[in-house]
Amino acid sequence: MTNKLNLNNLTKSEEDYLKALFQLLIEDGATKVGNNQLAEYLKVSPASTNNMVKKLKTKGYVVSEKYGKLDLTEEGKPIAVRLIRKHRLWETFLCNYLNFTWDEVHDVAEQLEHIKSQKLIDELDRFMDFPQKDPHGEIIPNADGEYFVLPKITLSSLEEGDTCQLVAVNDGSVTFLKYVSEIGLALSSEIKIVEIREFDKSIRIEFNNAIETVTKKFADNVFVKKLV
Amino acid sequence: MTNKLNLNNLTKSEEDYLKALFQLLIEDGATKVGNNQLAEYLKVSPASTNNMVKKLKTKGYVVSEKYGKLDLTEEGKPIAVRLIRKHRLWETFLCNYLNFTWDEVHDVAEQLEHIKSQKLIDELDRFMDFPQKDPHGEIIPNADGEYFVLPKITLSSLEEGDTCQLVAVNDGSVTFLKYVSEIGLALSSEIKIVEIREFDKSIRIEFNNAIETVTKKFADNVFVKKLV
DNA sequence: TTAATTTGTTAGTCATAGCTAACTTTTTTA
DNA sequence: TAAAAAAGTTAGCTATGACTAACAAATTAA
Ligand SMILES: [Mn+2]
Ligand SMILES: [Mn+2]
Ligand SMILES: [Mn+2]
Ligand SMILES: [Mn+2]
Repeated sequence: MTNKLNLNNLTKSEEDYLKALFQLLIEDGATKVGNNQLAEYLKVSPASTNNMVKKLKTKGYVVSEKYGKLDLTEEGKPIAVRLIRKHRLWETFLCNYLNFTWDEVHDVAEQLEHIKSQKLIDELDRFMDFPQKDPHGEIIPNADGEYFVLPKITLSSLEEGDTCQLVAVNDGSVTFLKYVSEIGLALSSEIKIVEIREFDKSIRIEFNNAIETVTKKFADNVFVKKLV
Repeated sequence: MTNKLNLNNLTKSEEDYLKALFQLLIEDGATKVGNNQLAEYLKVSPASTNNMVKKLKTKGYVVSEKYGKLDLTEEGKPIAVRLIRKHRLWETFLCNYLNFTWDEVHDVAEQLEHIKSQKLIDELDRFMDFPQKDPHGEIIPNADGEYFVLPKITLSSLEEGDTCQLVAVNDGSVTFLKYVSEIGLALSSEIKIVEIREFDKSIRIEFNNAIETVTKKFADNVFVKKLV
């Protein structure tokens, strides 16, 4: 009913702010998101964010009280979800058809997600036979805008003796992703926590019949499903 | 030797101006291109063009004397060719893999041609097995930046009794392209000029064992190869 | 419960890339 | 060859989206 034809006449910047706010609100599971937090996430100044938030409020995509926290409206959310859908579909295309590695796709997808064409993205989805997950293990929102959050259990949250399966990785850092590949980890890898060292919280893990030591920082960026 | 690694840090606008100038100079076979001509082609004001030309001159991509005609430098040309390559490869991808019709691809390709990733375009080329022509019959420049101009003989330039083959169409207008398809013409169609009416230069053509009458304006946008 | 710190806002600046209006130079036409 | 027309330039304006510096409000710590 309230589903008015979305003209999609938002700028790249407006789209990026909406997506970032959504990711802080939903993905990273923050209860409240402040202006400066959003600024830091987007690597712009608090003044720039304040300015854009004002604009997005008048357009009806964001709500907040003066000096208060930010939230997306019911009009703002689907815009963010569509961007995430586009981003993840392009990443999948680049990996599965154009020989990109998972550390190469994010930056190009950041550009491609802003291409304006409904048909383009729907056809890309069909062409790839409606993939469910992107190269980093994240769930791709479907054409209806349904968004499912992958439970984000980090490798660092497990205890000695636990066994788990790698379900996703944080796709933000190229060096991190290269590192993950280099030591032989990939989606679906089975990992056992051998030991957590008290001194520096470094973790000895076993996978592929080999043992590696990783830092807590590394383990914070690896998402797993605990096995029984 | 002078082939310094091109950082490709041009804006979308700068790219569009260089491409437009190239198309006026090379494709449309104009001997000289003026400021206002470029402005009209890009649908911006002469003042805007003057401004951008100034910028592109200081960057070394364009040359001109005050009140004189515009030309591209040896640094400017390959940038334009790369854009045309990207544009036509994307159009081909959209048509051949994503179920776009030839009247739907141009606008989306205008956006996609500005995506910055050398790997993306080279891999797209490889994925499609190095296509030679785009959906409108235009030659796609190769990865080495070699540009071949298709001889632009218009259907309107032929005489009564001549026979020809459709090799390309002007891709600028959606309604024109739809019209071409609707009457049953396509790349490689064989066409015979049955009659050219003196009164309004309208042309009766025969193809697929049927006869159609088209205007001179229509025939100006159809490019052919004359058959013996 | 006051002071310090953090968070958010405002004002003013800059770059890019459009625009119109006015002006100058060049070219064409009478 | 002088006037008119066309082409090119300049000045000054606008919008977007960055920035810094200064300030105000809210939160946290002393
Ligand atoms: Mn990504
Ligand atoms: Mn983006
Ligand atoms: Mn085109
Ligand atoms: Mn373009």
